[in-house]
This record gives sequence, structure tokens and C-alpha cells, in this order.
Amino acid sequence: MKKVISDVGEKLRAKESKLTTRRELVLKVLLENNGKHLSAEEVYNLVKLRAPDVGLATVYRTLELFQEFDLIQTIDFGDGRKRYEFGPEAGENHHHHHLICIKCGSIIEVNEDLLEELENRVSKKHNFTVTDHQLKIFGVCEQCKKPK
Amino acid sequence: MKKVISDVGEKLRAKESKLTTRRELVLKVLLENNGKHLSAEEVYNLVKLRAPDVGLATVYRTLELFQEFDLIQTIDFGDGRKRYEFGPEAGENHHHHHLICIKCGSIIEVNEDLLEELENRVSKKHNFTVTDHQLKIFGVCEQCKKPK
DNA sequence: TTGGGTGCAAACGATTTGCATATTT
DNA sequence: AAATATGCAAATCGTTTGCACCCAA
Repeated sequence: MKKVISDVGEKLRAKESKLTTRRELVLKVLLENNGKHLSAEEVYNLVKLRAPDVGLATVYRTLELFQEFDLIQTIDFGDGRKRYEFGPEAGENHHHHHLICIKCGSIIEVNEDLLEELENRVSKKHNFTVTDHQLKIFGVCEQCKKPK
Repeated sequence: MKKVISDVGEKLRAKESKLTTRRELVLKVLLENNGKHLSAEEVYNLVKLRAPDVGLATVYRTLELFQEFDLIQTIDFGDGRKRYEFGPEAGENHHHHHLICIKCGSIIEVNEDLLEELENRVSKKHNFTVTDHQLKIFGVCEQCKKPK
């Protein structure tokens, strides 16, 4: 993790930005909760545990900054707030998808990427250069199917 | 279109709701602009042309009602507002996907659905019953690739 | 007449912004 | 010192809600 942080530091410095204590904390929180799809407020609360005087605005600004640097990705599960996750590893086409349970709201990550063929077809047909994609699959999860 | 409207009327009446003049106008606007992914405010403005005294709230309430009746679907292109579209034909698994140009923001609809195999795999693996899915493909559209 | 439907304005919740202050180099 | 970062509070923006009035069955 140290490596990630210093790498990020370099990236930021390259564009006259600083990796301040606050920003580093936001980054750590994101790293430590990788896969949890935190909302801005959740990040804020976690950061506040270690730096009780942070402002919510700083968290938002930091998240925006990280997005500009392609360090994090935002996802929208349709619950009215954006969620943030670290990665995907820069440049990689390392997509993962989400199963969203319409009963309990839980999110399951799926790491298979079977969209290549579809993408190829589509990009030929429409002369569209694909850079990214997002797939959300809605349904009912294992837990919610169990009879009680 | 008349048929659609009267069908909708029946559907609503079946659950002690009424297809009022206002609601019919909202429905017409949606039908006439099928494929345009209107936002609530856009619908509102179009309805206001024919009924200058509508309230924005009514439009929101109507859109919500139509959703409950599965008449329309909402999509979120990540621009901070929900967008609405008529269909898909009730019950059908008639999904279509969207190509979103990251330069000009235009949306291209794709009517192929090649996700079945992926869905099958995923639902077996996670014991997840799929009810719906949403695919957004980001990239650069034909227009935006043209040198000027 | 009775219950839903509607407009208006106020309320909301997530996010953004202005500004004066604090921090980093 | 110069420039960026930050906290706070106020502002925004899309959307929702409370309420008094309106309308259709």
C-alpha cells in the first residue's frame, strides 16, 4: 500500500497538485475498503475517525481530484448517491460488473468480462471507439431467495 | 398511438388510478419523443406547451406512476438527472443498450442483446436470478472522430 | 360527495462553491 | 512569500412532499 501512496504522490505532483495529509487519508480509506463501494459521506465518516476536523467538501474535492487522475471510478447504483471505488489499474481493461439485488440492495462483484465480442460488433456497426463500459445486472440474490 | 393510450387507461383504472388529461399529455410527450431520453424537466417543458399551467411536481408524480405500472423505464447517464423512456414492451426481455459518446454526449441506441450467455453464467455461479440489466458503453462516436 | 389529482411553495438530500484562513513548498 | 488546500456556511440542483384547492366518477 505504501507503494500505491507514493505512486499517487508522484502523479499528483506532476500536475502541481499535492498529496496532503487529508488526501492521503482519503486514499487510505478507499484502499482499505476496496470493493465496498463507499459513498462520499461514508468516506467522510471514515476519514473523520482519524482527522475529526475534515470537512465534507474536502472529501468531495479530493474524490473529484482522484477521478481526474483516473485513480478512482464512480459508480451509480441508482440510489441517489455516487459511489467510489479504487482502480481499475490504470489503462487496463480490467472491468468488473455488478449484480444488484432488488430485494436487499446488496452488490455482488463479478470479475468476468465477457463483453468483448459484443463490443467488437457494436463498434464496427456504429463506427464507435469503445473506451469503457458499465454493466449492471438486476435480480434477486441467493440470500433473498431462501425461504425463511 | 390511440391504442396505446387507451391500453394505458385500462391499466391505470385497474388499480384505482385515473388517466387524467395531464397524465395523458405526459404519456403523449413520451410517445412522441420515444428514443430521446427526456429528462423530467424536458418532459415538463413539452407538456407545458399544451397545458401551460402544469406543475413540475405533477410531471414527477406522473413519471413515478408510470414507472410503477412498468410503462416507462428510467436511465441514468451520469449527468445528474434521470431520463425516461417508454417501453420496453411489457414483460418482454427486449433490452437495448446505449453507446455514450464521451466527447459530445450523444447517445446511440443498440438493439442487440448479446448478454444472455453472460447472464446465464453469472446467475449459475452466484445463484442469482436475473430480472434485468443495463449496459452502457462509453467511447467516441463517428462524428467526433472525424477530423474537421 | 368523496377520493384521487394538481399547483404552489417549502422541504430535502447530495453535491458544489465562495471566501477567509491554514498549510505546504 | 506564493500558491494550493481546507473548513465552514451558504448556494445549487434535481427531486419530493405538505397542503389547500380542484375535478371527475
